[in-house]
Amino acid sequence: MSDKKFYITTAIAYTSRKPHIGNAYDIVLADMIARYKKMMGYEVFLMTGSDEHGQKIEQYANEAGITPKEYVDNVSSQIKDVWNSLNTDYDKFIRTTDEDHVKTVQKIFKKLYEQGDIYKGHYEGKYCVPCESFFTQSQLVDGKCPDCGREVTDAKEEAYFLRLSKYQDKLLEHFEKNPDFIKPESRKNEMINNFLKPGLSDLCVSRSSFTWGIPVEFDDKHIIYVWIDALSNYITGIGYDPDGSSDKYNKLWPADLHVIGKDIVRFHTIYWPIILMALGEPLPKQVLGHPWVLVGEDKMSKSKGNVIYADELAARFGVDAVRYYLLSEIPFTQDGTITYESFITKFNADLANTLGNLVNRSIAMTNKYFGGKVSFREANEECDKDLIATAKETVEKYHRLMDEYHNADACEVVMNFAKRCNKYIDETTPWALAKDEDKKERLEAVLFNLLECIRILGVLLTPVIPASCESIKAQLCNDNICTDFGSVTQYSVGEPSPLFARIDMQKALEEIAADNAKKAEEEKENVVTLEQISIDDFAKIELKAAKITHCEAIPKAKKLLKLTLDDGSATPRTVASGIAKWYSPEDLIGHTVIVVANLKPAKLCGVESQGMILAADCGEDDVKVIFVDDVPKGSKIR
RNA sequence: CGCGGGGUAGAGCAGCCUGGUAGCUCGUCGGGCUCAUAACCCGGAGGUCGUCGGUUCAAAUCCGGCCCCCGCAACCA
Repeated sequence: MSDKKFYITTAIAYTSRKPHIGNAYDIVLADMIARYKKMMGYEVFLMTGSDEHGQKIEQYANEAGITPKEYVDNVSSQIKDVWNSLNTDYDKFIRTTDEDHVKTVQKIFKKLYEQGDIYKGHYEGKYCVPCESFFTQSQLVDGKCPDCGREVTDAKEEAYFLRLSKYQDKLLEHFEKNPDFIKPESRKNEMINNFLKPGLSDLCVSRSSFTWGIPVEFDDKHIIYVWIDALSNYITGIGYDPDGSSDKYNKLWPADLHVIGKDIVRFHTIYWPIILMALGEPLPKQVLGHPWVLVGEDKMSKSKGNVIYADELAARFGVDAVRYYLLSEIPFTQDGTITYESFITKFNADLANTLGNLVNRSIAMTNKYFGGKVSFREANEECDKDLIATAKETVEKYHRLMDEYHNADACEVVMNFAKRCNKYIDETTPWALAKDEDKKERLEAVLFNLLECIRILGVLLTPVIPASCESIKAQLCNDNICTDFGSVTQYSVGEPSPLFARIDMQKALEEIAADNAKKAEEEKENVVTLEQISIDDFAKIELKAAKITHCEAIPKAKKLLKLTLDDGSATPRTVASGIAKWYSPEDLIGHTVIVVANLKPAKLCGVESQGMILAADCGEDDVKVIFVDDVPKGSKIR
């Protein structure tokens, strides 16, 4: 058994903010697989962690007025709290700010540089000054900036590059020789067709425009950009060292499975393997790119106000409710959705009604009719045979599906078995048997069969809902984990206790709505207090009435309209405004609006916006521009 | 033509690769049962499979055009 090792990792979570339930899907899925593999006799090592460098974090920390390290310490511990609230049993939590990780990454970078896989070059291209962006020759439109259409200039920026092109053929060969390298298969085709076949260009692996990252040891103007830093965690976390790795590393590497979201498949199946090839290390055996968890139709985002947090859900409904939802409801290749309604529906139908009630009624009857003690009895009626056959089939299907990580289908198969058990109770009517002393043996056989099936259900569901399965074991007073029907021959069960209390949908939704309202209220109050400003501060804002003379959509932008304003001065003023969803150009021309006149200009989708017009948020998804048509253009507003 | 995913009963999905009776869950309606968490079991109603055309004896399924929705990328100043 001991040589059957299984090293599994999740993507490391980015420490820009507290992870929502979609981010947590990664760890729950990986934890389930890890528990399953353990059950199958593997020695499992599960690693997760947090990705803590980057410009965005530097920026957020600045805004919060703390150091980047303080910022990531805080978010990283939030991530751990969420992971722990989901009963995830990981073996190591790596942080990319860990000292040993930092050191090893520097060594890796140096090694690759010294052997020529990383070279110092120039980020050469055409540069558009107003857009602050580099473009390649092929990206240009008529030789001009594809965003704003202005002239571009030649520009150079010093940077380090990884020679991807050198390993391209080798990687393609690896894909062909290992058809299971990427799962699901559709993602593999995407990688080959979109990236490998057209040819890889070398990857820029350093930055000099910000500082929150691991410094290049031999060139302190540069920091190591995300790729080599974050991806290397999978080996630095288990003791890889270019100068000689630990025993642990030698035992665990290559990883058996990287569990990641579909959005980062490219990095894990192209950049990461090439880094490993360059290091002369074997490649991970498999990469699983799972879909996303959406709220209704949308991606979760704070600005949409539709974020659901896993730990809050777990606190309200229980850990296993959350785990079960994620693992049974999210499809294998397609994005899944979560709403409170669907969550509660699934919970009540599967966990409370089908499974929980089955366990409860079976154990209650065993106590009621036999004082909790029943032994195996021969049972050969049609329904007995069918029940036992279903048990066997379920176990087989379950393994086939779980081995392929089709956990949602596996859950369905197991629940169907639980339904079969409920049906068996109806078919055998134990309460009727109990009334006839002659049928005592038949009754015992029926209850024994039920308990044995429940035991198997508990074993099968352990990777998915571990805590509840512990409870099943405790109620059965039996912890045998063999999935063969009949491997236990007698039971002496304990008192029944409900596994999952039914949720009153309406009540729960009202509570959630009330809580959310309260939270929103608190945030509002916070904002109000925070934003108290003096009259002098207000005086810094120059507001003017301006008449809209022209207005057009910006073709490249979905949300933006380009407005030309006459604010009474000689020069027309151009403003881009994100109101295309609610207004068309005709609705606006001729109206007078209020413009923030001294706002620093910015380019949006290539348009320079010189100010901002005032509009009101009138609800979830409704915005109204404030018209002041009676006010003469150019009037000062205060 | 930037890339990708999708449009199948009131809702959410499977089926499409390998054409041939359209399936599952929730909801709904009717019935049964009373051991159990108002739960469990049985039955019914409800779909011209986005649209137009093509291939075929036969199309949800294969091919082409079109419409719509959703993500990613650029963007709510």
